[in-house]
Amino acid sequence: MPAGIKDVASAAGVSVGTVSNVLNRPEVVAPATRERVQAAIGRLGFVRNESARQLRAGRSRSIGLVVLDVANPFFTDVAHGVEQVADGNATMVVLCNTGESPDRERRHLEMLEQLRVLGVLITPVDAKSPVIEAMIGRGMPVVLVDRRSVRRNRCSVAVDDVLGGRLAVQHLVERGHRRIAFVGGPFSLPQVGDRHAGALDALAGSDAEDLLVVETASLTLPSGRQAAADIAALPAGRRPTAVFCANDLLALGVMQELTRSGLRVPRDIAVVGYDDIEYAAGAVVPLTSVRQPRELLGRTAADLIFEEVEQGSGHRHRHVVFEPELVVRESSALRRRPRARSDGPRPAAAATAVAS
Amino acid sequence: MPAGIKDVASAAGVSVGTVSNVLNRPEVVAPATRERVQAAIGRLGFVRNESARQLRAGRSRSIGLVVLDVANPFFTDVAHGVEQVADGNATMVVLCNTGESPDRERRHLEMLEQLRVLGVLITPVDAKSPVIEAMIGRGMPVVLVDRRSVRRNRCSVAVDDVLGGRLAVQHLVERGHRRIAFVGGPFSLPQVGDRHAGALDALAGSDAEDLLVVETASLTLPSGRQAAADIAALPAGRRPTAVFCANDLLALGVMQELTRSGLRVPRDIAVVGYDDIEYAAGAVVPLTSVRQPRELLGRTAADLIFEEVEQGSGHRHRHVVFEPELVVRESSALRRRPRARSDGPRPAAAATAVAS
DNA sequence: GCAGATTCTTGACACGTTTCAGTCTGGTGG
DNA sequence: CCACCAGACTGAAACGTGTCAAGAATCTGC
Repeated sequence: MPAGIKDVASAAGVSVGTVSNVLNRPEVVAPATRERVQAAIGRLGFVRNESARQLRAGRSRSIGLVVLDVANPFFTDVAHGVEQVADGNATMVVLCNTGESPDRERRHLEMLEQLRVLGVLITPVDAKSPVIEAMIGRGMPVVLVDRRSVRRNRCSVAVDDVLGGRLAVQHLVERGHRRIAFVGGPFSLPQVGDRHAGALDALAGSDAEDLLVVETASLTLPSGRQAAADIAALPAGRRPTAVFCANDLLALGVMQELTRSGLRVPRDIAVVGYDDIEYAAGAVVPLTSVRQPRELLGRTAADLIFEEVEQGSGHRHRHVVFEPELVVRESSALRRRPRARSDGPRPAAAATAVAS
Repeated sequence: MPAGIKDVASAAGVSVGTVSNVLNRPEVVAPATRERVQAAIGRLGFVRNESARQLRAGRSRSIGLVVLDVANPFFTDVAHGVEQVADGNATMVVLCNTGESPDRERRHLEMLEQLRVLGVLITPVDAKSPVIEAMIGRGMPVVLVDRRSVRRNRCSVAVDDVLGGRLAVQHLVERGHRRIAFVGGPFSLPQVGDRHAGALDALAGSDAEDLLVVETASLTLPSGRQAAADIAALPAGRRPTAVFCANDLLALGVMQELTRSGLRVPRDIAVVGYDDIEYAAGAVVPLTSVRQPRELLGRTAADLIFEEVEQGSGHRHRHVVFEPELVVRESSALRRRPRARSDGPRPAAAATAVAS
């Protein structure tokens, strides 16, 4: 039904080859002809058929981005970074949401492969998925996002979560806290495990008590409230004076429930979160949090994909690890002087690359 | 480079037609042959070429969803609803982000049209964009999302923002407030204008004072803080006892700054937001807000697109308007019983009330 | 064992585009 | 006047798939 290049050609009284040239290499066709063709295009409302172009070219002009949850600010920021790079390469981003379902992940990957995308950026539900493995085997460039690659046959970009956990707890120790709790779970998530490990690291060299671990079922607000209720129920002598939460949603839930229980943040209990989501700074007591270079993560992942696409088989896979950064706000202010706000300029994120 | 249907055919010792049948109508091919072909497919790692299929079929199996901001929870929920319906129709959703830039919108729409998507769901940057008009003229089904259609040549789904504004302010009036402020802007956004109009409606039949309008530059946290600073600076006698904000981000900013200024929510000033984003319930003082049926909005928009695709030219455009719903929480609690916080200490930041 | 029915397979064409080897035209230098 | 050239345009092939009419093989009933 819609007009094709052929209709344009006959309307303008030229051959299809000439129309194609007007579209792709306008400089090789005489100005008069060019105008005639362009007029016909406008008159007929001609729109190029991308499928035919791709079929002919053998590959598409798009990349796939597969994330666990589009509603998560972490991933929307990553997506934004990816988009910037894709834009610069005249490439479309096909954003897919798995909702942590392996089945949806599989279906999306199949679709992307059928679309012949140039490459796939993915935060996999399960890092050792055979579906991804098979796709790589068929020659599809893949970059792991926010996961460190277990295998050597792909690139990856990630943030050092162990370091992040260490930064958070070091900060609390420096502020004088000796009884510190870790709130997070489930421990099957690599992030939770790593941040917890970092917290232990930080305590190892100090004179603080052992880390009190409050395991949660998920990384959500309600889980945070539940954990805070448990903490508030402890006798004052055994109650921690500071809490490090595995993400900001937990921390917000913790703060809410602590306040409801009559405990003041940071005066009675200091709180540190992780992710530095937009609402962390906007909480009634602005939240100290560990910030990850999210857009940079996305940009780097996209850069790696385009690098691999260009270099082809000569490509050597790289594993980029970024360093997170602690953003200190009121929720961990000194217990003596509750109002010391340092939201100052931040150093550029540092990256260490490991080639394989 | 990748294996095609032809390679599979020769590997399995059959014709291409048979391979195609195995893929699309397995029941018409003999079990033995079918297995032989499937084995060849597995062995060669054959993946269908979606471009070729689309070219042949004349249309794709995907729809476009164009939103103003993927990071906005409103749109991620809408997208989730769209996805559900698309899933049921074996259709992909191509999610595009305009960031409110007309230029990016134009580029995305061109790309979607070239991809021959079945239809486009869009919250346009500018409701009367000629680009969209032209696209509709070429026969592309379009559904306006969160906008009421000015013209009759397309479907639309929206939420009644005037009603939402009325609900919010009616609630405040019923709670006994007589001096009420509206915080929002810019007024060029239809949402802001409609919610403001609803607020005026609600006041019209009451004995309350005129609405105090605090116009903001945007619908963000910092704008909310700024507005709250202006409000807090008013002499107590002229200061509103309740604030209705055009969205939740503004409301969170307002609450934060009011608290910082020593005014308590809801005891000194009640606050009502709009959107009921996840963090509205999670604020330290849970926010009363107007909830929109976001997923339903997305599902309905997708339903309309598929309806139009099926019915073709026999389709009659429809305009669906949903009703929002007020979710009452603590931020607008009655002024007599501020908070059942038995003997708990008061928040540090609210130690002194500003009197005049 | 045969006509006819049924089941299975084949092969060519079409989809809309890009590419490329040619053809045609008019002009230039010898 | 001829040979040559550059510039402008043409026409057909190819990309990988789905469809469909027609052919081949097998089965059914007698």
